[in-house]
Amino acid sequence: MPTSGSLRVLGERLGRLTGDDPNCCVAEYEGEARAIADSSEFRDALKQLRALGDENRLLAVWMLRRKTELCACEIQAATGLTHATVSHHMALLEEAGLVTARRQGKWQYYQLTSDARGILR
Amino acid sequence: MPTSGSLRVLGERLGRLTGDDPNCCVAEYEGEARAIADSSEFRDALKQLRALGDENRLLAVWMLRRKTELCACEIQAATGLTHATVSHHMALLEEAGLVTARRQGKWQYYQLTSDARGILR
DNA sequence: GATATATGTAGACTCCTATCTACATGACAG
DNA sequence: CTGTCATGTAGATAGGAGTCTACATATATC
Repeated sequence: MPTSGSLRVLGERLGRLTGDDPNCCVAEYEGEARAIADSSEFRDALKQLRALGDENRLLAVWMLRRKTELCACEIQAATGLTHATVSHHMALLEEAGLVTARRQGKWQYYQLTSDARGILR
Repeated sequence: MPTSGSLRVLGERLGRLTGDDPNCCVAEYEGEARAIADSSEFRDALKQLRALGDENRLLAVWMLRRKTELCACEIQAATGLTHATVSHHMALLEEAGLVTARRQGKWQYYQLTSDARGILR
């Protein structure tokens, strides 16, 4: 099928846009990508996934799935980290909307949110 | 309620184990934590969440949710990264079981797995 | 076969982040 | 009210991960 250069490019482009041509690399994707990356839905999901993508934070969340709630020092015992690091991690999880915190006297208790349970299921 | 020291500790511990006492910091958590952290279920979930916790990888996955499949150079156009970095990211997503790859001629096409769709939903 | 295109691989670099130590705060016990 | 325990905050540091450049491979076109 001998077509001229520019015509072939146009054909490929049309195929891309209609979705029935496997040819590639017409670059109309930056705009769509930017729209996605700027959406709050995307930013929130990224924040949550980033928070869950750390071994010790995921461990804390994983234990919270069964325990209804845990205090900071119990999470410290489970992870073997210093209390400072645990505090940092739990603040990050709270900021991401994956846990809620409740203070009772000296102790700080954490519970999973429905968001977290939804992601892990 | 004046109880002796050791007796109070025992009481708190019992309360912890039965789950109806908010007292804290009896450290029987290391064992459970290790069991979780060693489980393949946990390792796999961690690998997937870590893979999704990067802005550009999540962007690629996000676009794949609507497009059924995209080739590497389209993902490159969307992210604005070099092809080398895109290749690295997509290999990571594939290794985590979040995308499958299909080669057709010069082009490498990626599709989401049901795992990925399940996590994002 | 020669050239161009799409992708993979290797190595180097930079920046982020997980972690620690040290100090501060707040609550409870004696 | 003084000491201890649980936690938070600040600052410093080391390791890892994301990124790039440069080179290699494979496919399609002329």
